[in-house]
Amino acid sequence: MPKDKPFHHRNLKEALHDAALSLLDADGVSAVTIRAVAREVGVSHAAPVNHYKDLRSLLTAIAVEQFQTILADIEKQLGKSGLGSAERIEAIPEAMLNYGLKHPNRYQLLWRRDLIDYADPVIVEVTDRIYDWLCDEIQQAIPESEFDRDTVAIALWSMVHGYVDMRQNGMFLEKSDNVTGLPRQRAMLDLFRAVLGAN
Amino acid sequence: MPKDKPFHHRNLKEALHDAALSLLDADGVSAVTIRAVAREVGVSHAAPVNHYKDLRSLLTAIAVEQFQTILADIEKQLGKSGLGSAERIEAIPEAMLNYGLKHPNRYQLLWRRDLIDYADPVIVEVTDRIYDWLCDEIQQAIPESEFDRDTVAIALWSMVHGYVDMRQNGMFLEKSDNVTGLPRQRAMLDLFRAVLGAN
DNA sequence: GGTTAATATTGACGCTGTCAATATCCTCCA
DNA sequence: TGGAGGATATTGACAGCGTCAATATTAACC
Repeated sequence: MPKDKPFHHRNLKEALHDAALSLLDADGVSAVTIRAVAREVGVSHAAPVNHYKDLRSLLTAIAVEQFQTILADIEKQLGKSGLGSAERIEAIPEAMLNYGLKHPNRYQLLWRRDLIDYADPVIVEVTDRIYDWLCDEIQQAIPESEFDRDTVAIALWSMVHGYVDMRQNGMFLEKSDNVTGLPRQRAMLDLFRAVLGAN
Repeated sequence: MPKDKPFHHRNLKEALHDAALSLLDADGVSAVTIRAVAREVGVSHAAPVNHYKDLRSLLTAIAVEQFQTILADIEKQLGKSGLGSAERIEAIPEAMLNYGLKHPNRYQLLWRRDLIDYADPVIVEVTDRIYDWLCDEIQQAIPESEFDRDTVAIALWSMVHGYVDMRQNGMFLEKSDNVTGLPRQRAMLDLFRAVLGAN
């Protein structure tokens, strides 16, 4: 240990972000407090204010980065060539499902409007973009359908989000992992595919 | 104002519950604090402990009552005679949608596992019961389907929950209210009906 | 009527977010 | 080179929170 640590951290903003993310993963949203994050980084409890004006802006910054990560995953997947129609349309639901099940605490944060600022332009941009991708793929898959594209997109995203959220709340647990040998989420997407194919 | 209020409230438990619900409706989940509720009722900050051992148990009591209300609504609706298959199967989604859109703050509380105790036997019982109703109605409507009943039930409930939750987070707002003259939620249920009818 | 259990109050503790005042250090320009 | 000013970090304070312990008041019951 350096006996006298330098007064300036030089990289505090990033360090705070990292520490907050690690606290989030470890102990959930409520564990991410200004003071806990500062402690984690080894800095005084009021130091963070120079980089994040309050807790909300720290949590928003994390949410922004996470939304961007999800979008990048989606765009990487959709950027591949040679994807079938079904694969393309399911890229987004699958990205959300995988992310949500892999990072439950992060996923939770993304939908806590009491904690993060949904007016943040990046969040608006990213969510709009994901939505637009979804609509585009739906349009490609079923150019003429009795169902409005927006309706299909909203229904599909809602289903995915609701499933992740309720599952994390302990619902469907004993019924979620298998159905006729397939994971439940696979079966749910198949079900949705039937809607699209049936028209 | 009664100059000397009685030492005992005589009905504190119920009064606390009511005050908490009213704070919840007015200012959201975070406004429901032990101390705020006690203030509201006009009692000392530690008085509630005699009736609710901590904040969690107060919030759980509220959630229990609300879940019961929703279940009662559903069972009242399903108890009617002369309902068509479509009406029956949509009774549950519609009850959840209506409740969620009408009481956003209450709905939010119901799915906050960090605040309420999902192991509460009444909560387990009510949610199981709603789930069973849903499965039963699906079974009635499509006795033989390529889709597992549980899958359909989970998908439907997930869609409804996800829609309410995301909408309350500001998603889909500009797109939610109308589609070809019909409310979006109507269109989503129609979409789901197509899945059921198509098999 | 007096004992006991139920209920309410007061005060304390450590935690939180946030602000103001102060201290330290870095950068850049004279 | 040195000094000014801005950026960054610290300390201390304040109010609000949940919760517990000690105490006070009242109700119920024998």
